Amino acid sequence: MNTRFAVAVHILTLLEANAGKPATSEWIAGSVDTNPALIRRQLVQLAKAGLTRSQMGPGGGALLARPADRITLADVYRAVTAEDDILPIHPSPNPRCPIGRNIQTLLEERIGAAERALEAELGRTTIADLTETISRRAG
Amino acid sequence: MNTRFAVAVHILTLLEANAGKPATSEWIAGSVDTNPALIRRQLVQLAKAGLTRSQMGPGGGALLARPADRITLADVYRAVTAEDDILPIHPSPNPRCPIGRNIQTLLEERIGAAERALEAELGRTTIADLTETISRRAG
DNA sequence: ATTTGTGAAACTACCATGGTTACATAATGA
DNA sequence: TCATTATGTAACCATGGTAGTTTCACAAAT
Repeated sequence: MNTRFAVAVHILTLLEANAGKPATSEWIAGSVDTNPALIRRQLVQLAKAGLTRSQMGPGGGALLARPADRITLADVYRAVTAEDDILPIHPSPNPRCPIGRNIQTLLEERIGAAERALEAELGRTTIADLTETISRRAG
Repeated sequence: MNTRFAVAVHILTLLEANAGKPATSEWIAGSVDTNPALIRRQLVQLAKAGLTRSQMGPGGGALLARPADRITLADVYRAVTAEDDILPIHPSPNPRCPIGRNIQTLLEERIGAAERALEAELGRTTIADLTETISRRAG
């Protein structure tokens, strides 16, 4: 999770700011300053997570799948983060050592709790919050 | 932050279990099942963070720099995580777009808060907690 | 039917990481 | 003083993930 999260949030914020009009990957790529195909790949991921939907053909593009005040940063985080992306994979500790044998599951418990705390905090902010703050600061 | 965090915690837990006797990188590598040089690289990082110290020469090795009940997983996390390792770097958004211009700093605020929540949760567990739990489960 | 735009595959380039070897340096003890 | 032990560190390779790019098939609208 590095640039993909930032780009995903950027995309969703753009869609919200676009007020229901389908946004093409090329237009989005213009604001993010990257490649349309890259944006489409991200959009597919976001669509699978139920955050966006896309329409093909002329006048088509991407739309938010639900109101922006019901999409939190935690939703985006989960959409973008591959399973065990944060859960550290320990390279097979020695099973003959009692610590090596037990440390991994124990760590997973604690990291799981920490990640839940992370997501809870991210869940406090919605895409609507972001657009509102930006328009207020820019205004 | 992937395997390095897990390995670092593993190392510190070993040092605590070793009860004040210096542990060589070779011995540690045996339990972690990896290379001594790799362990030494990690130990240097942990020493810079003030969590361990090392003694050269015969009978030397690594020791905890302070009691295990005063080393939290948050300390390890900070020692292992390079600056801006989690902070997503957005690939230069288009400054002509009001959203592209503002999204980055706004996101950094929110992610900063989320990371503080993560560290707060990690801060609730100490290395001493881990060794205690392991010995209880293994016992 | 033409145009517009997504979906998806194939490919390259790049960087971080793990892993490994080798060697200089420091500390200990005989 | 000298051999031994162990860290510190540099150099190097292999691998995997990611961004970036090109290309094309397919779907929808006029």
